[in-house]
Amino acid sequence: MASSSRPAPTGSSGHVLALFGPTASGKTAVAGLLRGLVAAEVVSADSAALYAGLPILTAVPSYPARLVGTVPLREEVSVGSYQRLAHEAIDGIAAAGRLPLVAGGTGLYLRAAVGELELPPPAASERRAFWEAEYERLGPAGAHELLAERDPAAAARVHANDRKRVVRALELAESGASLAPREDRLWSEHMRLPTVVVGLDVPLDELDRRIEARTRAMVAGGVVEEARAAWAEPRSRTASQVLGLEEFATLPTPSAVERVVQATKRLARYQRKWLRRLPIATTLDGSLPVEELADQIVALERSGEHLPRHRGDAASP
RNA sequence: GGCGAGGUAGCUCAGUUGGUAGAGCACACGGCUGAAAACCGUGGUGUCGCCGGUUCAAGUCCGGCCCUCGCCA
Repeated sequence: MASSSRPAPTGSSGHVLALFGPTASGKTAVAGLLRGLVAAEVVSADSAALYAGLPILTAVPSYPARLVGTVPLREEVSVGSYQRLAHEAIDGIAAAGRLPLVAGGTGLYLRAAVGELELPPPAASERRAFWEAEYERLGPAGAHELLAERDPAAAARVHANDRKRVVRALELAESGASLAPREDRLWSEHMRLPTVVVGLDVPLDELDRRIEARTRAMVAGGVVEEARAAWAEPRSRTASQVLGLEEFATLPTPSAVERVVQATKRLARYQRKWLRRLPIATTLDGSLPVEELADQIVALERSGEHLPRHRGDAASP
């Protein structure tokens, strides 16, 4: 256990602690300890854990955490809807004098929760269907050409083959908005509130071993039943895409395990890519004992190496 | 032991009538602004089982050998 206990609420300082890392890097366990150490309340930043009914598959924490298991499978999830909920949660926790701890493995969601990310408005679903049909009709080159006429800035940053983005950009252009962001990078160092961002990483071979072990543990824990039950329900497109859901629900278990392990390893590599890009205070080695990690994070949080709030943080109170 | 099929990228395989090799998946790297556990782009990573022969030139033709699978003994 950490020696320096005595929860020291950060008060109404409005600081945030963010914890990012690939699956199986140990985020959940460390965040669990931090709850006691710094009076933190965990806000999940995970697009899959958002869904209700998939606790085993999405490896949800055993302690209470916000934005876990809250969306029914029939609904779609998106960064935009997540962002609203996350901001509400974070502000509520801070207002109660506790420390919001945003932890998760979905890079874009974490960014939406703690960073500065101004999303253009969502599209009406009939328009989406319309533009998808147009993309089909015009072909990638034709659709991209049309976009270039209507929104050159957006066209310049989207590849013609990127169907999703070309369609989205056309929707936005039609409604007077643009896909082209004001800030030109995916991550900036500007945060919504002063934030300590901590990364957690584990050497790749160790991570692979953990993924294999965890996938097998899921089977022992009953994922197959969970996945079958979920698969039998009406589910949205984003729900169907939760890694492993289709595999466990429809494949013989041994081959499902094999494929889920492989897909999870790929996911972990993708998440590590995000980690490399994060403007981050420190990346810690997730193969250290959790207690030690938690202590180090507490030290970081107290040392106040926060990434600044967006503009004008020089003009402090 | 005999007959048949086959050994080419990490895996599954393609390779015309000889011109030193290419697809998918995997992998690596990059991008990403309301599907992100999603989507897109770039990259071939190789003693073509081994040895010899024919040929200007062999993954490709010839001979021998090794290995795998199937059938028959």
